[in-house]
Amino acid sequence: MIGDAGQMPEFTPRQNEVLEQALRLLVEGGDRALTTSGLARAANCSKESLYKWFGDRDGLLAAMIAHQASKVRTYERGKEKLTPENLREHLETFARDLLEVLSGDISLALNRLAVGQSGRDGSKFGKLLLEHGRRQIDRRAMALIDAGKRAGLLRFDDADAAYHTLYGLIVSDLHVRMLLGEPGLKDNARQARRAVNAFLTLHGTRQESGEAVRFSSGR
Amino acid sequence: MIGDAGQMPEFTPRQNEVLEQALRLLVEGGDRALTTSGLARAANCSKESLYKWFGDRDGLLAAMIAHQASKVRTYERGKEKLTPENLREHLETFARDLLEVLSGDISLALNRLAVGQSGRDGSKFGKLLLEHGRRQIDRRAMALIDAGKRAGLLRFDDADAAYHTLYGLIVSDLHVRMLLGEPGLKDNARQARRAVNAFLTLHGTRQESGEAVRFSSGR
DNA sequence: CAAGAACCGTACCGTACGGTACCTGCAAGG
DNA sequence: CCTTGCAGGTACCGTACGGTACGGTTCTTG
Repeated sequence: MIGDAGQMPEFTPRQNEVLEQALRLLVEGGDRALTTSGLARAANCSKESLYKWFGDRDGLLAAMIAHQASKVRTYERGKEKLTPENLREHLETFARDLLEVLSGDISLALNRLAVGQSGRDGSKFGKLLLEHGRRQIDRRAMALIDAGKRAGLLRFDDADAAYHTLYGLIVSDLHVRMLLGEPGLKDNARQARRAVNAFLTLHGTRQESGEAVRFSSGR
Repeated sequence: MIGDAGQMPEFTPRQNEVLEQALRLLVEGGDRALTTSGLARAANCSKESLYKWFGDRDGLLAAMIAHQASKVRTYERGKEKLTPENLREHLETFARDLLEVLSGDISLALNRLAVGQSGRDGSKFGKLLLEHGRRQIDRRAMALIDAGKRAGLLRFDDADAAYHTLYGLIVSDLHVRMLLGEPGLKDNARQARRAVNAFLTLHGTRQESGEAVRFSSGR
């Protein structure tokens, strides 16, 4: 999930080091703690270098988003044949990964930052964040449910709508609650199983897919 | 949905007027636009009065949340007998109301404010917002699906889990996207129908409930 | 009418931010 | 050796905020 992203033409190693410190400050203290002076002090660089490298504070924030996105990679899915069992497996893995990404410290901090700015900057950072942070995971999920349909294991008319159903079943209001400061789930895997069971009940082609959907589960 | 909330022991009419202006400033310009000087100017009051009434800026924000919550009321559900048809009707009405509330200007602005603060204040406003803003609508939904279960129209073990499933089907990632600055849905009613169809497929006791669930729908 | 409270408008203070300018150290290259 | 460019350190500037103080005005109350 996290690893080297191959080429990083965006920034020099020194700049990446500074961006890492910036993310640390943001995670620890919110956007008020991410000041140019504070970052210069924490990263042992000068404010002048910050402005030379990133232009202004907005440029710094955009660079932080790009830097973080460059660290997150999704598996390139193997081309194995899809069986009902490993479709379910892949869906559950996706669900667990999604929950883990959304509840990560840096993800939450960047989302809080973008949400806070979106009220006044015309949602510039919101777009950036959705673009960089979600495109990968969206495409992975779309490819998966598309393959499920081609293999005759899933049934739906609109892949986009089906994906959003899956997303809603997995996340519900958890993301917003975490953004508001609530702790995450104590068992992501359980939630992943519940969501996939429900999804297969709605869009699977085998009746017994959802046999366990009515088992109870605390949040 | 919106109406007089009976007694409002919290604040005087003059203070409510000021809070209304504060909400307007917040909606129009985000939290940076909500300054004590700006509010005093916009509301034709003095900064000294603001501090006398609300203590400090945090007290003002808390008062704004309480003020807004006092304006939102949910219907007290009538005690009519539940049929499959009007259960579906009530669920769809709930879904439409939920989408409408979440996409409201003031709701979004307050949520953005609370999210922005939650990084550094220990989620004080997040808790306040969830408490004041969601308790009403949560209880309404829980009462509804509970009645559905008692009437033999719904089946589930854990009402809380079922409610979160319903919530996820209705909202998906829409709330976060709107917080990030994306526009809302162009047709809330369509999304409400889709979500309720899916919910009844999962938890309804009649097979034909979900017959239309696979109809496509753009986002 | 007089006394007092409540409130408005404004001036003011300390602070902290974003952003700029200047100086120093240092390593590369002739 | 000297020069050139890059980056760190620091002082500085203008601005805007939260919060306080004070004089003047209106409204209530006895």
